[in-house]
Amino acid sequence: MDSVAVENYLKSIWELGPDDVATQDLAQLLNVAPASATKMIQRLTERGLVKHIPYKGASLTSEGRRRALSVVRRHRLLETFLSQTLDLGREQLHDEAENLEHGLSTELETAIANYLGNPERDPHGHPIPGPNGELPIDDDLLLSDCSLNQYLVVTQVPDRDPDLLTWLEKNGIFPGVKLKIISRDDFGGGINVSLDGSSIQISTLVGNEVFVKLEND
Amino acid sequence: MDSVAVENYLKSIWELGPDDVATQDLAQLLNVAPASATKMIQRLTERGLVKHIPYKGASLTSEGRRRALSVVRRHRLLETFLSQTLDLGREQLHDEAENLEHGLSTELETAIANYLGNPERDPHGHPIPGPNGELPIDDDLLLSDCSLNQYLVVTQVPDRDPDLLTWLEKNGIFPGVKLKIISRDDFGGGINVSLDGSSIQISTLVGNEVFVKLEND
DNA sequence: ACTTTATATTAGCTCATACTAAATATATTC
DNA sequence: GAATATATTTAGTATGAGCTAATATAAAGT
Repeated sequence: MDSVAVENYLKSIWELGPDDVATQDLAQLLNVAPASATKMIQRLTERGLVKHIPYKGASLTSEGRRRALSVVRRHRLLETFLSQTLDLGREQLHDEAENLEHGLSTELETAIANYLGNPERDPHGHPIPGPNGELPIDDDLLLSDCSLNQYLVVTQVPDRDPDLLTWLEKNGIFPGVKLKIISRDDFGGGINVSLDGSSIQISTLVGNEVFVKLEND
Repeated sequence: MDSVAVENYLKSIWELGPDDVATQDLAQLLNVAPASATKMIQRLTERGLVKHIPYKGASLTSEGRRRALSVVRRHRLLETFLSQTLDLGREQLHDEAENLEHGLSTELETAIANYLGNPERDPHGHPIPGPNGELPIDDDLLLSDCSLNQYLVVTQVPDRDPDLLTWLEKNGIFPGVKLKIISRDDFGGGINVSLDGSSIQISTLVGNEVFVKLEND
């Protein structure tokens, strides 16, 4: 069994990956000093879970990736389960799942997956890896990259920042919502989208974290 | 925030208490060497969570007790929640709750308690402490101590041993079941109970772990 | 090409938690 | 009451995970 710390490092490397994950980025995401991240990267390299080129970056080996995806699977199943049973706001889910994911046994993971009907996405629209680390292909488009006036459906919103999520929610942006980019502010970098009659402005920063698909897929 | 280890020690001392908890018993329950238990008892004494009389035994201070009961509350709420949503067998609940209890935030604890309607007992019939460590009075009787031919209702079964639980379940003994002691085997130490027509034999060992109340309470 | 700056790594320390082996208390038995 | 057995504590060590400060490498700027 991997320790909580190890699971968190593997998951974070996966999230920052796939290649050349910077020590500093990893340290920042995990709220530890860079030296601690270096140390752990070395331990994980010893164990065959990480490949490390000093001064260059870290990446997961296939076994490391498998284990990282197992954590991601547990995390996303938990988010889905909590959202479905208790109804927590989408913005609370991430932190709670983060705390519980390490204590989920394989049996309970399976029981939850079955209970939920083996869902393919969590409440933020993120794909849920399969029990052996198979990640469904994810060909969603970045909202920022879409052309004007296409009919789009939101597929994924970010999960980590509760304030951002609350804002998105309040403005009607969550998985399943239909929208259309009506104009682009090339200097400010933002976009204007219309949804449900009204129209709102979205910064590039946010636009780069929201994924969509074409309406007719 | 107490570490997982600290939470487990506090809970175990509570379970073995209230007074003169032996180092060895604690060590055994937690699967660690006696020396490790002594060390931790000392650390907890430093922190004001445990009172320790060397060579005599350990017990919880009131703050230690509060924290122990917080763990117990989370444990029992989780058992109830898992049993109600997924339907796991009563014998699987304990271990799963054991793994998850340490990662349950106060908010989620409250959400679960509300979802369940603030239950007073978990699926094994164990009383669930309140949010501030209030333990409901528990005046249930030991099955072994009851007289012959009284009409009894099972209130509590043990939760730790899955095999024992499976056996009890198979023989129809679980909270809510009505039964009656029809005879006592004074040398073997067992008792014979009748329930639902049939009659079964129960060893003292088991009889000392099953609690009941009089039917008309 | 050299210097500066930014990023990474190493060195050396701390703390929590575990272990084994040895020492010491307490309890039990003759 | 001495001898033995059992339980507990102390001593010394290991490992995982973190930290700060010092050093090494890579990238960028002049």
